[in-house]
Amino acid sequence: MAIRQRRVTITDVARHAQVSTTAVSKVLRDAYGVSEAMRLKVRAAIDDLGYRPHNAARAMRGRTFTIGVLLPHIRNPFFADIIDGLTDEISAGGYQAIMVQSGGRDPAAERRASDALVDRQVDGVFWVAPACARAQLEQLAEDTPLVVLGRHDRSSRYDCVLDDDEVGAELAVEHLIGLGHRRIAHIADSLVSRSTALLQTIRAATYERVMTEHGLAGHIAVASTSYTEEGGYAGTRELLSRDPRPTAIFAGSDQAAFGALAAVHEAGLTVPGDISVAGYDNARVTGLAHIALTSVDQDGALMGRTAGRLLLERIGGRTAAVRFSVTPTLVTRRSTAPPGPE
Amino acid sequence: MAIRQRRVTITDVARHAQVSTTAVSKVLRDAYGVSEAMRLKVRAAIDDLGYRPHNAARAMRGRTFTIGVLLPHIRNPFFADIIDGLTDEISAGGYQAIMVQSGGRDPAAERRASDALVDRQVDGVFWVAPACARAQLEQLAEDTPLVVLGRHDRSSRYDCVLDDDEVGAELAVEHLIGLGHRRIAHIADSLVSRSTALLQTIRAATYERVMTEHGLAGHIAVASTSYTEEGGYAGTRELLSRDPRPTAIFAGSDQAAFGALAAVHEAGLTVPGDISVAGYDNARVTGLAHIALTSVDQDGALMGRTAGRLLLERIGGRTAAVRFSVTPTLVTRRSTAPPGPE
DNA sequence: GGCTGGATGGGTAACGTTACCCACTCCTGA
DNA sequence: TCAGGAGTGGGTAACGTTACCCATCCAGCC
Repeated sequence: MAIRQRRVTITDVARHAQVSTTAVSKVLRDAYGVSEAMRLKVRAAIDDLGYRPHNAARAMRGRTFTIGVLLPHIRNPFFADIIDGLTDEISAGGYQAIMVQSGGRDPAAERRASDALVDRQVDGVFWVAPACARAQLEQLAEDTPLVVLGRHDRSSRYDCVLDDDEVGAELAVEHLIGLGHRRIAHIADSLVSRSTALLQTIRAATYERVMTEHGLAGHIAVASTSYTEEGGYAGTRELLSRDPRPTAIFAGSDQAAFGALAAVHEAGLTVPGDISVAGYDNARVTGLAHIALTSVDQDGALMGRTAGRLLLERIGGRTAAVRFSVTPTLVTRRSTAPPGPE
Repeated sequence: MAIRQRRVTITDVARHAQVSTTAVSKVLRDAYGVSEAMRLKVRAAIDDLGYRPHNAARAMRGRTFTIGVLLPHIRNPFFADIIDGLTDEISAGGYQAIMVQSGGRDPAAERRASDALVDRQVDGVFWVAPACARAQLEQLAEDTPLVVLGRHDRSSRYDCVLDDDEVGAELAVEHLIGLGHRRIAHIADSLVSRSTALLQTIRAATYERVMTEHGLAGHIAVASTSYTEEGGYAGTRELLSRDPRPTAIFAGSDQAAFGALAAVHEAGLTVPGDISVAGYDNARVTGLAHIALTSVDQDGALMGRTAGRLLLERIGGRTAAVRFSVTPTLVTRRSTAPPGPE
């Protein structure tokens, strides 16, 4: 390894500005008790020396100005929308987001990822779609400001940002029914078994409820795989092999819908001629003309921005729990149409 | 903020195991000079107390067991393949990857992102597709083990992982020419102006070279936008407005190709009937049947794994620079076909 | 018997920053 | 005139870990 030249420290800055390290620290943190003259003098010294605070040292005593983000996986394009919003919101305050993949399905891996952030002393955690037990979230929230995205359980310890998945799923299923479909299948995530608070569970349950309410209980068909392209693909293959096969598929996520489109196509069927497909998330790619997927929109950027704001508030001292719910809308595109004649 | 209960520290472990903190530290680091009995005793105490090392404190003295990953943006699905490979490789050694978005185009933002990792005292940096000046990389490499993905400049200070973009671009363009196309356009990234070592530059230059070699210099048509969906979309709209319009488009990345497909579709043209489209990266989505994009494959997972291995080696003490080059292959799918009759 | 050296364990001073206190100077109002 | 407080600056002890060094023990050898 190359020889590391010594970093410029707060002591160097203090010496150069002819003040105490305490004074420099105060300027850095915008703390109370600093005159304008002092501020200018210190800032000048910082610029002169090219000083940057050493984050690890900060972490030993106070803040790190770091937000930890836990994502199941970066492959999901919808997460990119969310992160854009988050970054927007927190970067003004000098905060930096660091992202870690949680894996999403393996509880041990998920726990390791969350520990990794805590051990790195982040000031707050933004956890997207956690699959763990609620108790684990509560426990984490005791140590660190926490905002959770996409879970419906209520907690007094952390904030929740979510879309109303019941409304969203209803929109999608009602849309398909409205087009005249009866054999509407659903691609679910097998994590539904873990908790009723998971968005996956709610979307699946709502699908069944709406079907039942329209007298279509007999046509309920669920492939329980995962909210990924592979999951959508495998689930759709399974659904297509049933007899009679469905005329429409409501995939629980856009990624799964992508896999569904592929499977339909591969089976020599057309969308929406033979099968209509609807997704959920309205990630930006789904709007592209060659894909044109009907999807439930839940403004990821807004959710990300809100999560950022809530985290900053919590870091600032708020303890009361907040719940921010977005009402989704349906964006109709070319992947859904009335069923063909039988 | 909730009252944080004091963390379990190395001192607690030492007291519980009735040994010194030094001994515990040695066990944690697998350092020399620890008997088997000591090891067992300390491990038992660690388990009893549920101790986890405090990373920030570690960072003050030694390693953090953290690899910092700089990505232009998480939206690019190809990066997911790379990260999967990296994670695979480093997690065995107890390392954790943390990701930061570099923005990719704004030099100041990119610099901030790289600083953020250095300030967080990562043991090594894996920088995907940096757009900054080579000097900045060299400087970073002086302080921190560095592996760069996707740049062609040689350095004695850091390792490079790349695919042979000249071969890749050649494969794509030759393929289109072989199909009978003459008016083949290219969607480039406007960053090409910054350095001849950027993969964008090489792909664009190779396109022009191959066209020229086949006597098609007069048909060279480049839309210089960016390697994103928006870029591909805007670039393609521009290309389609030319007269005569191209019969094939070689997009410099799959994401750009996605945008291109959308624009072609929106113009009421078909792929590959009216226009053939080829991409680059062969991210997993491109293989899905409803997309079926012809693309240049460069085994992202292998590149990620290799990057991880090289970083661990560097952290372990290697100083000689390594250059790992993957030879790309062409994966032909339904988005390319011979041109229609004029 | 004394010397050497490997194996093992521990003591201690950093690492760079901030929280917590205290000191000093003015100014205000009784 | 003086107490009290606001405004400003600094001294110092942590935070949890590890690098570096030293102490001890014991086997093996001259």
